Amino acid sequence: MSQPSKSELAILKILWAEAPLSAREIQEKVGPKMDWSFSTTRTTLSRMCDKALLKQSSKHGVRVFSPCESKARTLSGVMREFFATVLEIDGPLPTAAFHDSKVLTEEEWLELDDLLNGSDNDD
Amino acid sequence: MSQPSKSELAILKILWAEAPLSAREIQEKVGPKMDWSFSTTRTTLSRMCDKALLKQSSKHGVRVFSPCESKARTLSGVMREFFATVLEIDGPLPTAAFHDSKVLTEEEWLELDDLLNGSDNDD
DNA sequence: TGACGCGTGTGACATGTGTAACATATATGC
DNA sequence: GCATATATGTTACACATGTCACACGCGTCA
Repeated sequence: MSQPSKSELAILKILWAEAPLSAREIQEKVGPKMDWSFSTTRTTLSRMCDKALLKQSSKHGVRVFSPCESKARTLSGVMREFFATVLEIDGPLPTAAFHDSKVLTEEEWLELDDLLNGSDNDD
Repeated sequence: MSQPSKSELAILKILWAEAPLSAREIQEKVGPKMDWSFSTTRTTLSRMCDKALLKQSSKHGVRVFSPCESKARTLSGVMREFFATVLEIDGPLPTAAFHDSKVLTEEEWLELDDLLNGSDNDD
């Protein structure tokens, strides 16, 4: 499972908050923020499916998208990668330091913390 | 000043520890670790100069490379970018949480902390 | 029934990055 | 002076990513 790029992360965040959503619905949320045309959103969505970051299904005859992984699992991977390459910290990470980030709830932090530092299950 | 990629960061770390170094010397250090050929190292070096991540000069008739920015300044930018896009933390960052990383000395941490959280000088 | 809107398939092009070879110049030892 | 090594200039190619347009099919509404 390859790491999401910055653009992909923007889409993932939307879908973690609410999924599944159609391309049009995603565009309405991400388009203004990222300043993307609908085409750009669709291309990114398509590539994310290729990379297995998203899965698609059909709802009322329309293609809708959902994340493959939980927010905590994806972000734990992103964070682990970052700290390993930038700060060369491979051991436990001080996740508590970021609890005031708004992107994760307390429960999600618990999951993330477990993934990063807890019992060695990093599949 | 664009952010360094993972490969570029590997070279920067070597040059922060000791600079200036020639392409050959850098290759000796980074080649085995990154599994690069000498060509690859040279290309990366050249692109880093284009991006103003490195500056070149001549020493004993040989081209040598040095970082343009201090470790603290570069890493503070990388960290700020990461926390802003991934965790959406734009305010102060808890740098103290990473002080056990080996990549920065205590003094460098102080500088980094000042850059990230101190008086608003983020040029 | 034909125009229009929307969803979707597909193609395209620029730039960045990883990775490397080929060729040429220059120095060094014999 | 010549061969060999090392340094440097140049070119190449594939894949990732950002960004978007064009065309086609299908349903709806006048």
